[in-house]
Amino acid sequence: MSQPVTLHDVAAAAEVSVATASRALSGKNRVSRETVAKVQAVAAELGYRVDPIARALREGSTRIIGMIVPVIGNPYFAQLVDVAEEQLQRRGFELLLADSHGRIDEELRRLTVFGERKVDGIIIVPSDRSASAGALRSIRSNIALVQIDRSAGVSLADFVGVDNDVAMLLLLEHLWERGARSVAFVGADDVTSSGLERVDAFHRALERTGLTLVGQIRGQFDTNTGIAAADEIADGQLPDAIVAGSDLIAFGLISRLRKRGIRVPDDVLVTGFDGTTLSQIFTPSLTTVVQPIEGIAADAVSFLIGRIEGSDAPVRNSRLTPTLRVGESTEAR
Amino acid sequence: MSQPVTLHDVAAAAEVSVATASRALSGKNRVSRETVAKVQAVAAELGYRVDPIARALREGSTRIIGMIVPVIGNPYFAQLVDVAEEQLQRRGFELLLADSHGRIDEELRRLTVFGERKVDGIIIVPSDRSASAGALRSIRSNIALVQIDRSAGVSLADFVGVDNDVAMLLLLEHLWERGARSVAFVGADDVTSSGLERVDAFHRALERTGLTLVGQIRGQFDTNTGIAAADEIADGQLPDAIVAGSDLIAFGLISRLRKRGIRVPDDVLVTGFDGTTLSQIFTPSLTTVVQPIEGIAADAVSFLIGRIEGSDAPVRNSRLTPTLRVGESTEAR
DNA sequence: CTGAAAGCGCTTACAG
DNA sequence: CTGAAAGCGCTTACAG
Repeated sequence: MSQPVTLHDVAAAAEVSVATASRALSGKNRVSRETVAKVQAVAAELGYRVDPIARALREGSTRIIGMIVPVIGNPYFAQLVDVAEEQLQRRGFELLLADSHGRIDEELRRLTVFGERKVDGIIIVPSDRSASAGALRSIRSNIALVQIDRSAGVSLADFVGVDNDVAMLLLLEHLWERGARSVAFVGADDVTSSGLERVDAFHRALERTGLTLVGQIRGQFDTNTGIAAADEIADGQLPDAIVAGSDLIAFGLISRLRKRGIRVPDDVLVTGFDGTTLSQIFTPSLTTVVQPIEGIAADAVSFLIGRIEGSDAPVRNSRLTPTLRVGESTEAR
Repeated sequence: MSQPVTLHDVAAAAEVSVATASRALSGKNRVSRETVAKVQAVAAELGYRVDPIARALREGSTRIIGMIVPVIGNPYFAQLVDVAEEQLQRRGFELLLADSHGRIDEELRRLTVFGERKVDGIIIVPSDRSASAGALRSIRSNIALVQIDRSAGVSLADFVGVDNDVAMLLLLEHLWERGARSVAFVGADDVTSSGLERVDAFHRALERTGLTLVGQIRGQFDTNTGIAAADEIADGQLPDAIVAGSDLIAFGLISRLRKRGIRVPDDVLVTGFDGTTLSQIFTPSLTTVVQPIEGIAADAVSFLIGRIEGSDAPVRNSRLTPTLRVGESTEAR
């Protein structure tokens, strides 16, 4: 490809100064009608595109948004990234993606790099309910910030996520209707806010529905946690139902239960959480709570852009309502 | 956070010129021992970090690598991104990720943006076996390029992917051993290179193993293609086995076959392709060909960095050998 | 070995 | 409305 054409080239061809060319193209300064027309025509003809790096150095802003997720391999986060990217694109922002692997040190490093690269804003799924706060506070104050799915403190920055209380109530009411009276919970530990909130929400829903708790296992939001929990549960007294803190946990759970000779839903009902595409393909298809991913991403993006544009509205804590999707994993016995 | 400290601050504190400070820090120029020590000490104390944007404007290079995948929601690509990112990180590069949604126009736009942002290199999974070539040729010649998993022409840039011939031979030999004599193929269409190569490899493997072809359905590398194919196959004469072009296709296939009352492996054997984590959790666990993701990413990264460092070695076409992982989906009847 | 100067490509006060 | 100049933070010939 040929040498990129610079503003200098455009100015020369349009027979104006670079200053005027710049103003004509930006459109937000008083420039004569004819000059604007001429410069724009020349720019188009030459295929001029502003150099984002030079602009960033001069303006200190990049129109890049950084996004940090704990693990891109989790289909829920992959979907979230996908939707967020599309919405940012539409608003003229690029997405720079990084994976913290759920580790606080990596998270801090990514945040630092994003800061150095002068991103205009950051969308983050904080990896640690308390330890992430320090990392988040360390970023420069002129970088907009929004927390998504997990929080490291609602006072730190806007937050958007699912309403875990509604979710757990939907699940437990459904299980009760299907005849379950005893239930075990397999979720994530208290390191993440969603791990903590979901177990709390689960307990509140327990009280309201009258189900009996017969066991609680905590780990990560991954299939291995489900696998380990299945072994533990299979070795003890089987509950009527098991509530998993995520679809991935449910996948691991069901898979290993089956290997241990326990069938879902015949011997025990199982529910997931997230509503990933795969939950409908899985055998048995999963009864799960579907997160309103589009809405969550839309709120996060609009909060973020609002902050970038200077909004100093009070910090928001936005909880979107999920829906129940019934699958085979809780079919009546 | 306080004002970022600039090279000017460091130079002043160390009582040298910015030029000397720059040279002392870069380490690749002749500067006296003491000056280097002093500048480094001052820089460390002040917490100086070079401004990557200013450096990029000056040097024309960013130490950022762009990566474009067709769909981040596909667990295989998510794993690839994850591994590539880790390896780049270790070599001092950041990863900028974008999703082309398998569309040639989006792909071109991403490539353009990456070019403008002056990435040093691009790792791409071309979305279209022939149409992507134009887009790839349009990027500036000083940007290193490597194709991964799919190719838009081996002469365009280095390519790294799996050896589809070995893969198909492993699968068909395994099916033969398990007693299958007739087989159907469900893969992706000729738009992607892997779609084309896998069907070709499948046919070559057919000849070598002696299996009989009883049907061939082409679509995308997703679950919906598997679902649609299951309906078509269920309506006709059932083969002994079905070879799917990807794990996602196999998931959709098995799920819908089951809804149609056809059991895997009891009524028909099914194999996948990729070796995603979920293929081991799925019910039944999937017999599949495991792509050497670490190796593929490692080759791609080292080819890319080689090019960035100026290598003009002949264009490479690197095919890594996969392995067979046997699961329940082909258990002997 | 070190410093003063130029310049990467842009935007924006400052004059006119 | 337009131009000449400064400056964002850095690196690297060019002199010495």
